[in-house]
Amino acid sequence: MRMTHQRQMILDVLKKDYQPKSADMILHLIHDPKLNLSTVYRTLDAFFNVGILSKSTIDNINYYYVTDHKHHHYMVCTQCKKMFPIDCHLDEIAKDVAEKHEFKITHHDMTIYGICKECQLKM
Amino acid sequence: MRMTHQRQMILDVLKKDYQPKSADMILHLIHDPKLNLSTVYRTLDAFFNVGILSKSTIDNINYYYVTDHKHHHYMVCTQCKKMFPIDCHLDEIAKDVAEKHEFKITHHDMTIYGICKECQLKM
DNA sequence: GTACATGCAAATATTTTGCAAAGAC
DNA sequence: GTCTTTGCAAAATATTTGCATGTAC
Repeated sequence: MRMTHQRQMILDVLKKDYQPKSADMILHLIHDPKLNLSTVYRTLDAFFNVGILSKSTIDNINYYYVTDHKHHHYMVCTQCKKMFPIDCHLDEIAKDVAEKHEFKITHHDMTIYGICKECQLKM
Repeated sequence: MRMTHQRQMILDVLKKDYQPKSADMILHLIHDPKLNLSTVYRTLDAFFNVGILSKSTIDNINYYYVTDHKHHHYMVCTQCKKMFPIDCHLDEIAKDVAEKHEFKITHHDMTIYGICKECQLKM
């Protein structure tokens, strides 16, 4: 897997604040006109397959975020779409079930949906 | 919320085996030519909003399944797409985090991806 | 130099929507 | 009878793909 300028830019943006981002968000955050949306999609998919990125789908849009060692997930506000990181406590649970079914886990995704403090006040 | 013939058919199909199903799968399982795909989508969305159904997204396709009291999630095989139900152990974890952030949880989703026993043998 | 990555444009596929007709309560 | 739901067809939108060109190693 080659590290190109485009791939580096995409990774940099995702590492800037570790907030999950869609392909479109990434394209707009990187102003470079040399970057194409297809490339963003292809890069995100490639990184995801290698394990560098994790993915969550919200309202049929895929959001990607850096998979760090302290593996975590997100709690997302369905109003303002802001995401709050939460630690992952799933590894033991998942491992047990997987062993029972002889299922080879590649990755997992967890998302909690709700309304954040700010949006609750606005209602 | 009115219980129409279409809605009843959709719910019946989902309750038949409790396996997650996409709108398209549901349409094909119900042979009735009087059922339209739009209706399936609208019904699934309506049921989801009321809480009767839960949803998981795999490869950009939404799968819906009946939300039962013994709340559970799925472990999905990325090869054959078969899904294995697993119990949910998340409620306490989620509650703690939510309280800390004053986040009002509406629902959550968890999916474990991997390769099932059968597909491993085929490789 | 070669194999992989990108840009561009066009295609895919799922999901959504507007509106008139039908149906539930 | 009223208000919700449906069917149909058309639109919206995220994502994918083919192919020629460019670029990392």
